[in-house]
Amino acid sequence: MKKNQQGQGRATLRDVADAAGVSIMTVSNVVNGKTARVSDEIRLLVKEKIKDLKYVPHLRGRGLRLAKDFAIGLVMLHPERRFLNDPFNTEVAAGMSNKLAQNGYGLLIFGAQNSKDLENKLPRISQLDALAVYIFGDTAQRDAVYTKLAALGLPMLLIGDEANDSLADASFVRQTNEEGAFQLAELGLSNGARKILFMRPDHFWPAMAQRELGARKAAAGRADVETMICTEINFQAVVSQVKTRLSANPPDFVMGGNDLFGIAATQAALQLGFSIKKDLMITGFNGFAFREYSMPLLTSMRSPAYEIGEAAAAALLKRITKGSFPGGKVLNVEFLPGDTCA
Amino acid sequence: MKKNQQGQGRATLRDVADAAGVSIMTVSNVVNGKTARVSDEIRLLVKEKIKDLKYVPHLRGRGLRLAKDFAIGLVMLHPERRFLNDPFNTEVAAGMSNKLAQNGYGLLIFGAQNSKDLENKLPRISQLDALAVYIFGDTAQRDAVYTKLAALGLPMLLIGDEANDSLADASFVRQTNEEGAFQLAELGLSNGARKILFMRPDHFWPAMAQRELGARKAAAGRADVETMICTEINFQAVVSQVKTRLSANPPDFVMGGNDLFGIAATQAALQLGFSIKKDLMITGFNGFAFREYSMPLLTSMRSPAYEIGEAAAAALLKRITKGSFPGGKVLNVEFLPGDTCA
DNA sequence: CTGAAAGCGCTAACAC
DNA sequence: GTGTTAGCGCTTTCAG
Repeated sequence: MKKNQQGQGRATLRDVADAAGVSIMTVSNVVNGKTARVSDEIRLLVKEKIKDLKYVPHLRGRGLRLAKDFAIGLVMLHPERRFLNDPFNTEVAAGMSNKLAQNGYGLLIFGAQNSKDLENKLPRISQLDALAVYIFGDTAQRDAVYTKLAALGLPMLLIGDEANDSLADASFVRQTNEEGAFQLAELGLSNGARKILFMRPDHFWPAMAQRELGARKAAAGRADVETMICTEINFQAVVSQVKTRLSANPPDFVMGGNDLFGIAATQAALQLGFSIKKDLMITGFNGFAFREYSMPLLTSMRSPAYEIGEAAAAALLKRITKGSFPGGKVLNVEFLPGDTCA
Repeated sequence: MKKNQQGQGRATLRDVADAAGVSIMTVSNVVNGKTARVSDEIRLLVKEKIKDLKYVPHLRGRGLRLAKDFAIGLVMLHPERRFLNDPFNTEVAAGMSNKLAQNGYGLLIFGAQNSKDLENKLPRISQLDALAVYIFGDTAQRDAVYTKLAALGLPMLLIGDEANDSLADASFVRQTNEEGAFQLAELGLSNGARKILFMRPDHFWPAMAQRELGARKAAAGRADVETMICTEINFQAVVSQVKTRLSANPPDFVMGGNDLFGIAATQAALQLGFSIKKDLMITGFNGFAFREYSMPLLTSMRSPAYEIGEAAAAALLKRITKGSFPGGKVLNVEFLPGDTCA
């Protein structure tokens, strides 16, 4: 029966309790659906007052008591400052955000360009309930970051990677990169490809490595595979790099590690007067919206990035509410026909 | 001198206080830099213990006491479920996230497809310190959403819109859409354009309206302007809509309300055998990365979306820490030369 | 079935 | 300069 400050500021449990003439605990029980502990009559009365006062539980108070934040972090270590420029990241974020919001959780997004940059954000990150992490770099670099993040003691879900045994409280969600690339390579091979050029960026990325591996497995004993590493600074730079490579030693099949590379190869081929599909087959990987902006339409593989985000959120939610992670999940990529290959 | 639970769980003020043999308040004062109230000797000792115990202030406790969350929301009402597919949204989010993280704040992202969808997320949204909102729809629709959001009592920053007088605690950040479109139109007009076709999506968007207005102002008395409304369901559908329109009644200048429309027009023109730039000039708007994937390169206008995100975050931070919003901010778009117009 | 007490971690206000 | 008190809003525990 303290300062029942109706009207000013948000209503609290105490406001509702006073209005209903019951104790604060009874209101709490009603709010949390502990129906067995409250009589129907009182329950209805309390519910009415809750509506009247527009009472919404304060996450701060509840969080302090329960040691929870109702917020999950998505940490992306990506060489670009505009880390969200990559549609893969973006779709993962959208999928997570939507899924979490449905469950009353919020998604906090943290981009870092390198390990040191990440350091500064650790104090804020450490206050969350759990983390989804999407980290670029080679195995050693990624493991170093995972270890550092794991030290925060938060449940962690790895995106696009497999959970290492050294990570105690972790799981993962990834997609079938190797299988997808295998399938694309098979398509080219069955249409006569004998000299394959695989294009990938100059920074390491597990997905890229898996795609290259898939291509090489398919080609083993049937075709040569060479890898071209492109500095991804800007699109036009990639186009001229490919152009040079195509004129010097022309392959019959260019496999872009992602659609950007496939599109760059398409433009290079066009500029050099190659007959695409006949002289030179081209494929990409990912199948995000911008793929359609390039002509002829790039043959590609759709990455279920949005679904990966949803699955990541679901796994994290399960870990938080049920106490344990589900096993790692692998989502399938899907063939996207186009006009640049067979 | 209670349970000094060193080792298990995160350290608290009490742990540090016990370790240093001082009171909890002294530690708090050190942590918060209230240096005038603590002797140098003690300050150093406490700082050492803080490092030893890896103490990080718990935002939950601090937040409860101070009625703060150290988190800001970005609410986007966008017809697409994958709301982050729009690079504009994405860059705004990245800019905000980076800027906020530098200041120890987190960014929570909420996408909603319509007003009802938003309703479900309100309870979670209401727990934040402030909101940036980016809402599509006509003036009435946007105002309705602003009003609903304003009822939460949170400081609000409007993105891509001007703050309405009816909004008590609000500011805005937008870009010079009208001026940019005026400039693009002028370019076409000075190169002989007399029949302009302006393409925009079937849902309303303030930025679009401003761009159309800019084009019409430039053309007034010098050229005809017609508007074509496209159902933006998918890219190929837009291409065929333009194709039909171009053959039926060919303009000499197509102004795309954004790059997607400009690129669609480019592909349509190519398929119809128009000579781009000579028979038909084309421009777009936004200048995000994917613009380069289309050939010939679209003449366009760069939108400073990332910078808008940074400015939005800065304004919100000022409001939260200093108590008042800065005035609205208008950022300039920037001409991007290309090969589709003059 | 209902309520009173205790305390999550922190800081403003006020003693000493 | 330093410490004590009170309490932000909530839920677990335990009496009634």
